[in-house]
Amino acid sequence: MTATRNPDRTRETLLQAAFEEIYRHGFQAASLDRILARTGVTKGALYHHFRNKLELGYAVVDDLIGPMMYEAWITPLTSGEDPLEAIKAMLRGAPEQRGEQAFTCGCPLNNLAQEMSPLDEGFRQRIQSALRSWRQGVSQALRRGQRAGTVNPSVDADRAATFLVAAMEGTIGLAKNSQSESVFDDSVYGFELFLDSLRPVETPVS
Amino acid sequence: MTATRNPDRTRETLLQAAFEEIYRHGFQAASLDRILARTGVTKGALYHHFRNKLELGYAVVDDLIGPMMYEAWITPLTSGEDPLEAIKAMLRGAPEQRGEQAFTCGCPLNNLAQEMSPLDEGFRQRIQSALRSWRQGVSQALRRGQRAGTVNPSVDADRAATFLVAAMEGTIGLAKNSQSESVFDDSVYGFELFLDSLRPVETPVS
DNA sequence: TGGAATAGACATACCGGTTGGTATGTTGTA
DNA sequence: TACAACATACCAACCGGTATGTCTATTCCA
Repeated sequence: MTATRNPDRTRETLLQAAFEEIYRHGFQAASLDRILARTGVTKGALYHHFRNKLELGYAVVDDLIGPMMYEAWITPLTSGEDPLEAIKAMLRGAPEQRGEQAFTCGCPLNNLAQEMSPLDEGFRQRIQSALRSWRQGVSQALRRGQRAGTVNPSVDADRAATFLVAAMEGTIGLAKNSQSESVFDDSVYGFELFLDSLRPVETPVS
Repeated sequence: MTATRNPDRTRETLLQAAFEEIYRHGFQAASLDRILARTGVTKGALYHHFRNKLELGYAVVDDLIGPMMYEAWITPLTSGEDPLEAIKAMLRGAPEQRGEQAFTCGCPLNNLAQEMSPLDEGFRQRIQSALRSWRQGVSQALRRGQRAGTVNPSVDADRAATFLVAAMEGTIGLAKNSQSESVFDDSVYGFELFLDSLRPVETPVS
């Protein structure tokens, strides 16, 4: 019936458990023994699939966090003519879509970025490429908005996208510390002010 | 000449070394043995001044990081009639004033916030009160600007201040990952766009 | 004013527990 | 039968923390 050995499933199980362990404790404080205890996988199996703890961490970024973030924050912006409204919708929907975890544990990618970027070049580059994709996705959406007339054409899309990503991570990080939705909502107020300021100026057409 | 025993100086030495260790490795990965090795202080002395590692960490926030942040980001906003310009000046001056460390290691307060807020209530509350002071300082500066006519009076100062702090931390965090000033500058571009959008609307006076 | 008592300020040695990692043996499967 | 996929047992290094002893500056009293 079910195969007694299923390497793909074992690997997936390890990755998922490693993700949650890292998400809660950070990478350095993540314990391999805890991961093994929760999954029932043995240490021999873990070290069969991953060379060491670092490679396990890399795989979590490449195979889980990266795609997860892409789907949540980039895909929704790949179509539509009003990226500003789309971003607003994402902000308002974030608290509901993601669990309460988002307020207490923050953004998995940003957590790793803040912890590991200065310490390990491998982590830094992987996270950097994920963040670059994000910024590019936002930038392209802004340019599409400019072509559609929903975004002020004088705005530098690349730089504005960089600020938007920074403000996003900052907002989530601030809410994570306060552990309440109210700080998140307060920050979103300013966020929407900024988004509105990117609209085209309403010039009376001659 | 120099007193053979100087408890205040010993404590200060420990705090400073602990700050740097925590700044580089995070709190959980900070090693007491490394702190002792770099200072020449012995473990007996450390545990004479601090009950345990956690209390040492708390003291670093209370005695070092808190005041440090207050002086750098709140004091400059306590006077003057144009807070928006003052914030711009702080952003432009940050890269020079602080060393290259700011790009590689980020903001000490935010680092601790992201790592420890979900894990330890003592850290969380200390960091939260520091961030609250920051937001309040920005908010008061904005209100002063509104009274002076340099800030749009229809802006909700509290909420805008929250967003400004979030955007600040987000910008520093993003630059920390990229380890380059260009990403910082790009984000500051959007930051200044937002600050300008808080100006009073130029209505033709009747 | 001197000298003993006291307590703060360290120093040294050690501890159990946990860490990531490895060596070696066994089992299932193509 | 050969090799991937595990399982078990073990290791040295490091972790935060403690027990105990020593030194020294101050206090207190004769």
